[in-house]
Amino acid sequence: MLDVIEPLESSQEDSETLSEQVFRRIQAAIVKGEIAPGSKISEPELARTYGISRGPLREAIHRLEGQRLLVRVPHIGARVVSLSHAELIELYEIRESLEGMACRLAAERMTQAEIDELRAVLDLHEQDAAFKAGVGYYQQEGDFDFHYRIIQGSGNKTLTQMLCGELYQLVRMYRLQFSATPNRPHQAFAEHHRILDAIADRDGELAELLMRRHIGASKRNIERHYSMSAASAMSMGQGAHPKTAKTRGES
Amino acid sequence: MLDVIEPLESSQEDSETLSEQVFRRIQAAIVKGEIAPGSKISEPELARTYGISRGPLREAIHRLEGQRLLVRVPHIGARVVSLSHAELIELYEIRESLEGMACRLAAERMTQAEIDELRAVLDLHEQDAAFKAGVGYYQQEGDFDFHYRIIQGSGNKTLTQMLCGELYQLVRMYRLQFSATPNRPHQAFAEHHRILDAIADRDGELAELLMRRHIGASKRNIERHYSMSAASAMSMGQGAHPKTAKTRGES
DNA sequence: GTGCTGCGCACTGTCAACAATCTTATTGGT
DNA sequence: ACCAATAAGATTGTTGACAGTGCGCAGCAC
Repeated sequence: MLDVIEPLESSQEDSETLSEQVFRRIQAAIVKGEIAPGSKISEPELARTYGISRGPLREAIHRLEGQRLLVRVPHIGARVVSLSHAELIELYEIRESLEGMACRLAAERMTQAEIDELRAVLDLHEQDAAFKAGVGYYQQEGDFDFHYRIIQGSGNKTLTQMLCGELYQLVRMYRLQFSATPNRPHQAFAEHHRILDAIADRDGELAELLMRRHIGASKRNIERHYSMSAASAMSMGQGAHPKTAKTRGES
Repeated sequence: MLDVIEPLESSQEDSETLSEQVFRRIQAAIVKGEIAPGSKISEPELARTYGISRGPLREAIHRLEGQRLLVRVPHIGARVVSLSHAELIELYEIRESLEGMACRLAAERMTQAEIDELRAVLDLHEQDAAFKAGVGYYQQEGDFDFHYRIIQGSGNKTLTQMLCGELYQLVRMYRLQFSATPNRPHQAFAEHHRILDAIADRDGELAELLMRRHIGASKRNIERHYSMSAASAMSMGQGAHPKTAKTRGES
C-alpha cells in the first residue's frame, strides 16, 4: 500500500527543511490522487514511507490542513479531504468572485510582455495531444496554467497568495477529475482566448465578466457530472459515503 | 466492579489538545497587540511562558502561519505579521469581493430569525459607551460582530471558513488600530444599518453593493490614516522598518 | 445466534535531548 | 579606527521514547 511513493532519496536541495520536502511530496500525492480522497492518513506509516520522523511529518500535516487538503480530528487522525457536491460548488463560487477580480486587475496592470507570454501559454495548450483529441485540457501546474498566470498578473500579492498558494492545489485536485467532459476542453479553450483578448484590450470590466462566466461554466459542468454520477449510483444501489471510504489507496 | 459512570465531561477544559489551547492564546495575544507586530517569536521563550514543550508550540506556530498571523523563515524563525500599506489595502479589496458576495447570499438565504438577531446586535452596538462617545466601534469577536454574522448567514460553509476562520483574526487585528478615527464609528453604524435594511428587504443586489461600499469606505479611512502617519513620520526623520523592529514585546 | 463487556493494540499527543544552522561578539590584521 | 574571519552562544530542525486515548476483537452472558 502506498508503494507508489518512494522515500526522500537524496534530494540534492537539502538546504530545504525536511518538513518542507515531505509537505510538497504529500501535497503532490494528494492532488494527483495517489492517496485516495477520504482515506485516512497514518502518521507512523507515512513516516516510514518517507523515511523521516513523525515530528516534521506532523508539521507538514498541519500545513496541508491549512491548505484544506487534509481534515484533522483531534485524537482520531487526519483524512484526505473529500469535498461534497455543495462544498465544491461553493469553492467555485468563491473562485468566480476572486478570480473575476484578479482578471480585472490583470487587464489593468499586466505588462505587454506578460500578455504575450500568456498568449504563448495558450498556444502551447492548443498543441497538446490530449486537447487535440478532445479528451482533456492541458494540466500543468504553475506558470503553464492559464488561471495561475492571470492571478499572478493581478499584482495583488495577497490575492495571489490565497489563490495560488492555498486554494490552488485544492482546485487543481478536482480539475483533474472533471476536465474530461466530452466537449468541455474546446469550449474552455475558446473562453480562455476571449478572456485573453479582453485583457489585451485592457478592458478590465469585460475581462472580469468573461472570467466569471468561464468559471460559472466550469461549475455547471461539474454539476452535470454530479447529476450523472448520482443517477448511475442510484442504479447501483448506493453512493459512497465518506465514512465508508476507508481504503488507503491500494488499488 | 464499581461500574461508576466515568465523568467523561468532567473537565472539558483539558479535553482540548495543548496545541489547540496555546494556539488560541497566542492568536489572541497577537490580535490584541500584546505581542508587537513585526517582533520575533522565540520558541524557547514562548514554551516557557505557556509551560509546554516546543512540540505543540511549533504546531500552533504552523497553524498561526496558515492564518497569516505569523511569517516564518526557515532556520531563522517566525515574526508577527506586519502588513505593509499595500498589503492591507489588498486585504480590504479581497474583503470587498468576498464579503460583498457573502452579503448577497445572506440577503437571499438568512432566516427571519437570523435577521432579527442581527438587528439586535446592531442595537447592542448603539448602546456601547465607546460608540456613544464617538471614539470607537464596539469590538467584540464572533457572534457579536456584524460582519461575522452576515458571513455566517451566507450559508456558504467554505466562504465562512475562509472569512471567519482564516482571515478574520487578521482583519480584526488591524480593525482594532484604525477604528478610532473621529467620525468613522457613526458612519460605519449608519452603513451597517442600511446593509441590514437591504437584507431585510431580501434585496441581494443592493446588499452586496452596500457592503462593497462599506468596506471601500473603511479602506479609504485606512488610507487616510496612513497618509497622516506618513506625514508625521516624515517630520520625525524615518519610519520603522520591519527589520528594525526586533523588540520582543516585553514592555 | 446476538448483544454486551473487558482487554489489548495501535495511534495520536507530548516531551526532552541531539544535531544543524544562524547570530553575535571577539580578536586580529590592515 | 575599521573591516574581516572565527569561535562561542543561542535558536531552529529533528529524533526517539513515553503517556493518554480511541478502536477492534475475543470471550461471555442471554
